[in-house]
Amino acid sequence: MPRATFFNLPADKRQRIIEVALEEFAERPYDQASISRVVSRLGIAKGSLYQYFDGKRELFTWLVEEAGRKKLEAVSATPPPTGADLYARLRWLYAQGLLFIAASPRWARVALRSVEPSLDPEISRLRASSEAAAQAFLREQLARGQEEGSVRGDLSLELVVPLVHGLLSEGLMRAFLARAGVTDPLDPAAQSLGREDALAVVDAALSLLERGLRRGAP
Amino acid sequence: MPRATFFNLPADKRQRIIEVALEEFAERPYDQASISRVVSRLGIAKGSLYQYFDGKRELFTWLVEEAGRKKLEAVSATPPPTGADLYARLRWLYAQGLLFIAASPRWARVALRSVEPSLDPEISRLRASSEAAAQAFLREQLARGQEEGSVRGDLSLELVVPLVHGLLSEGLMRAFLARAGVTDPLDPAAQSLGREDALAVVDAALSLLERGLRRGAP
DNA sequence: ATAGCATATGACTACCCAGTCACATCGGAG
DNA sequence: CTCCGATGTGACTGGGTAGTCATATGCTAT
Repeated sequence: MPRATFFNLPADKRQRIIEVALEEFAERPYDQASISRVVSRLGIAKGSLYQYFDGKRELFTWLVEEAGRKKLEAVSATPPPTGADLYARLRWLYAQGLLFIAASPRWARVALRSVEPSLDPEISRLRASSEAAAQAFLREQLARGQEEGSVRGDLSLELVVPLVHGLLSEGLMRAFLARAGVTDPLDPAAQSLGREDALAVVDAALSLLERGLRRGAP
Repeated sequence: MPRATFFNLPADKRQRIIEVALEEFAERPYDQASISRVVSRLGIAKGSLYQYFDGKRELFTWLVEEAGRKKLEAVSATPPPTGADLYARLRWLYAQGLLFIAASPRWARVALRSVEPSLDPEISRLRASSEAAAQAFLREQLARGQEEGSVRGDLSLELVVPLVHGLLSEGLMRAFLARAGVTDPLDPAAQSLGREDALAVVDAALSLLERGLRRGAP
């Protein structure tokens, strides 16, 4: 979505623009992020930024797409477990997700911004489609699980999908960050979070999901 | 938190001010809610509103407190089940919560606004304390459950509390609203949600929580 | 009737924002 | 050396915001 001009820029300048814009859109929700602040931090004229991107929306959506690409790349770095059941697959997947947050908190934060509400109608559409995609993915996984027999059939997916989504998105994130005594991935204290934290949290979450809160072992 | 002047107002005028302010703060997050819009919708001068409330913060925090009172009142209307175990207690509690959302979506929305982030430091403190209170409450419930033997002891509450919070806050809400094909409690289509929906969703959530996703019956 | 207090007003200050555009500068091709 | 397209600029437009305050009006008690 950037204009051609943006890609003609010297790599270091382009990189700096990305970094500053990323920081702005990571720290504030779309409606409160400010192009004026970005250009003033960069020390360039506002008109220049408008040569690189058609507007605030384009800059944001490009950052979100870029964040998605980086996340996909990071998650694909480790190969998924083959032949494993639903719970093992989800364990692997969400562990990768948490590690991405720990490794690239600003990119992860921007990716999360894409499911936040906004007053801008176009951004709202982006939000709706991101949210729908996430739930559709989870639904597919759980449907596969039902076929495998690893997911009980007495609860409709219409109900289960959003519930599990709450557990594995907001819940998992909160549990992960709580390990560092923090509620925001951008908090400097969150840097102390590592692989062990991610695995501990994901193990607990999936054990809870699979077996429930009453009994550990079946 | 309102000034004395506010309570001296004729009841109908006061009521109308509450309604319009409620609508504004229900529809938009704190930072984007606008005092200017409130007064213009009310058709009164901005100075007048500042005679009733010291500022935007005071108006918002008062609405949040008021929402809390109304929610408590609504929840207390039905007596809690006595002698029931953790899951039955939570089932009752969260069903009441969903019914409050269905009955008073704007008040419920404002209550939820209190756990949204804001750039205003004072509002951020309110957010932190609301969030902490919610988790502390859940922690107490789960600790009681562990004593009763209805909650497995192999998972630390530090991990379980935020996970369950994700399931029973965001997850439950999403599942409830999804029944009306909606993602926002203020959406007019959400008015079709009733007691049966609340009970169905809460039953699914608590069954999932208690027994897990793999098997229904123990 | 008048004094004095409570209430109502809206123009005003001092900020912030996205986006535009006429103009300036640069750098390479001819 | 000159031209021209690409790049850079920042003042400007038109909009929004929270909060203030001198002034005006209503209302009540003497």
